[in-house]
Amino acid sequence: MNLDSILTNLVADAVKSLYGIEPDLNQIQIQKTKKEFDGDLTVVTFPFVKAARKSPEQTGQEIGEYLQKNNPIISGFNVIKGFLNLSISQNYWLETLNEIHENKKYGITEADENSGLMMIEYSSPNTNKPLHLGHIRNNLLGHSIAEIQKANGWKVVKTNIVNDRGIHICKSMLAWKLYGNNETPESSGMKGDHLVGKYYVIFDKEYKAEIKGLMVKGIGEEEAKKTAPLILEAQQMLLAWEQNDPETRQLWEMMNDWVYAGFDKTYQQMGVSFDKIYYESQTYLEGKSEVERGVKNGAFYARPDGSVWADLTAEGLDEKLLLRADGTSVYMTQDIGTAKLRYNDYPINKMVYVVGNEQNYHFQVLSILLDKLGFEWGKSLVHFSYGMVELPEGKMKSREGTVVDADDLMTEMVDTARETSQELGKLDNCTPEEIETIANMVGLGSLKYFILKVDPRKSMTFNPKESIDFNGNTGPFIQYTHARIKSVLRKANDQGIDFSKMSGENPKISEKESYLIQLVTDFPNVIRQAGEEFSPALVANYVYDLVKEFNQFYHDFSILKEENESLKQFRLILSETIAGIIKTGMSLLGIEVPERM
RNA sequence: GGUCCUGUAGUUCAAUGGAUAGAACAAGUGUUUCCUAAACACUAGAUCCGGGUUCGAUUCCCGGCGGGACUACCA
Repeated sequence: MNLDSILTNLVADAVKSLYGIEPDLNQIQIQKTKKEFDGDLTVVTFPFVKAARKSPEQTGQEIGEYLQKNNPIISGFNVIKGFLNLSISQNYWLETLNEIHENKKYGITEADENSGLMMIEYSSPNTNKPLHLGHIRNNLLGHSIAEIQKANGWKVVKTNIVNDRGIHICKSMLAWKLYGNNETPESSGMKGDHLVGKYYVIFDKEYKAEIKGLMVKGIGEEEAKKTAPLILEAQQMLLAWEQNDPETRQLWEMMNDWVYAGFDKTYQQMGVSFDKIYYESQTYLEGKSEVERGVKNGAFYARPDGSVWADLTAEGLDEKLLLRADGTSVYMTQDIGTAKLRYNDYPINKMVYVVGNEQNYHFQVLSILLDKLGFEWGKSLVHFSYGMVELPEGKMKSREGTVVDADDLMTEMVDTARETSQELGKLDNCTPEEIETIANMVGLGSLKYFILKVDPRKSMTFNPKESIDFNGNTGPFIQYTHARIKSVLRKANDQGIDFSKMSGENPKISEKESYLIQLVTDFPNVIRQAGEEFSPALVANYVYDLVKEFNQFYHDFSILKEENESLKQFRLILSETIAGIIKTGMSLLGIEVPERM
C-alpha cells in the first residue's frame, strides 16, 4: 500500500472522528509539499471546512494534531491557510527505501495467465518510399507504449500492417519499368527502400510533366490528372496485379523485397520490432468478402455503377466508399479485413492502432463499420492518435524536398554523439567497439527522448539542431547521470563497502534525501498512469525530474568522502535505487543507458 | 460550412481544480585540491480575449479570436 492511500485513510478517520462525517475519499487530496514549505506531503483541508464549521487554519490544526497523535509515521505538521503540511518520519522513508532497493523489478507488473492480451499496431509503412521523421514518431511511440503496457501486466502483441499493394506501389513499379534500366540495390549501392522511393519521385515528376502538357493543350487540370497516360497505366497495373498477372506480381515481389530489406535495417537501428506482420496483399480480399457480406445483410449498399458504400449519415458522418466501381478495394476495406484476421489469430482483449491524427475520421468510421458488421469489439478499439511532426520551416513536404529521412537522421545523431564524445575526451580509454556502442546509445537516446518527452497528442516541432543538444531535458543528460552513479558505485565496490542493505543504526537524512525517496515511491504510479493515458511523455518527464533532483543532491554532498558509515551506506543505496529506476524508466521509452560514458 | 484537436516566457516543453504557473534552450554572472564540468548555483522573462461554475480555474462549461487535421473511387 502506498503512502498516498495510507494517508487518505488516515485523514478519512480523522475527519470522521473529529467532525462525525464520512468524507468522500475523492475529496481527500494528498500532494507533494511545495519546496518552499516545510513537510513532505500536504493535505488540502478546504473540502472539510464546511463540516468542521471552523476556519481552514483551525481545521488543519485539528486534523494535524489528530494524525500526529494517532500515527507514528507522521512526525510533525504545520498549517498554512487551507494546507496541512505533514512531515513523515525518517524511519518510514528508510524502511521504504530498503524495500524498494531489494525489489529488482520495482514498478513493473508482470503478465500472468490471467492477463489480458493487447494488440498494438504501429509503424504501418507504405512500400513505395523510405521511412521519414513522421514514421520515427510513430515507431517510437508504438514501441514505448508496448513496453509500458507490458510493465502494467498486459500481454502484448506488437503488429505491423504493411501497405504493400495499391496504386502507390504501382507508381514506383511503373517508373522503374520505364526509366529504371534494371537498376537494383546491388548495382546502385542504394538501400532498397531508398531506391524504390527514388522511382516514386520519378513517377511524380513525369506525371506532373504530362499533366502540364495536357493543360497546355487546353484540357482542364482535373481532367488532365485523370487522363494522363502514366496514371492510366498505373491503374492498369493495379488491375493486372489484382488479377494475378505473373509479370506484374514478379516485379512487385522483387521491389517489395528490396524495400523490406531496407526497412529491416531501419527498424533494427531504431530498436523496434514486431511479433507479427500483416501484409495488405494478404488481407484485402478478406475485407472485400466482409464488405460483400455487409451488402447482403443490408449494412451497406451498392450503387448502379457497382461501387459499394456505407451510409453513415445517421451517425452524423458522410457516406463512405468501401469498394470502387471496378471492384478494387480501398484503405477502409483493407482495415476491415485485417481486423478480422487478427481477431481470428489472437484472443485479443484490446486493439490499439498507433496512427497519426490525420486519420481520426478514418478510425471513427472503422469503429462504426466493424460494429455494423457485427464484430462486438468494433466499438472498443483504441486509436492512439498522435500529432504531426513539423520542422522549424513548417511542414515536411516531399515535393519541396523538406522531408527528413529516418536513416539520415539517425546516422547524423550518432555521428554527432561520437564527435562530441571525442571532443570532450570521454572515450579516450575505450575500444572502437565501445565507442560505437556508446555513440549509438547516446545519439539515438537523444533523438528518442526528444520525441517521446512531448505529449503524443500535440503536434511538435523538430529542430534538428536543438535535438542534438546534450544539455537540459535531454536523453544524454539522463544517460550521463546514470553513468556517473554507476561510476560511484563501482568505486564503492572497489573500496569494499557493503551497500547491499542497510545495517547498523539509521542515519539522519536530509529533507532533500527524503524528497528523493518520495519521488522514487512515485515510480509505480507513473507507470500505471502512463499506461492508462498512453503517454510515454509522463515517464520521460518523471525520469528527468528524478535525475535533476538527484544531480542537485549529488553536487551538494560527497558520497564516498562521507565519514558517517551508515549515512554513506544510505546514500549508496539511494544512488543505486535511483540508477535502477533510471534504467527501467528509460527502457520503457526504448532508450538504453550506458554504464559509463 | 461541418466534425475533431490545439493556444502557457523569445524558443521547445511541464503543471489529478490548489499555495508565489514549473523546467530546459537561448542571454548574462559565478563554481573545478572534489565520485565524470555532457555538471551545479544565481539573474531576467509567460497562461489568446470575454463571461460562467467554485473557497480556489492554465485546467471544467459557454461565447469569441488564432493555429492545425479531417470532411478523396490516395494509402
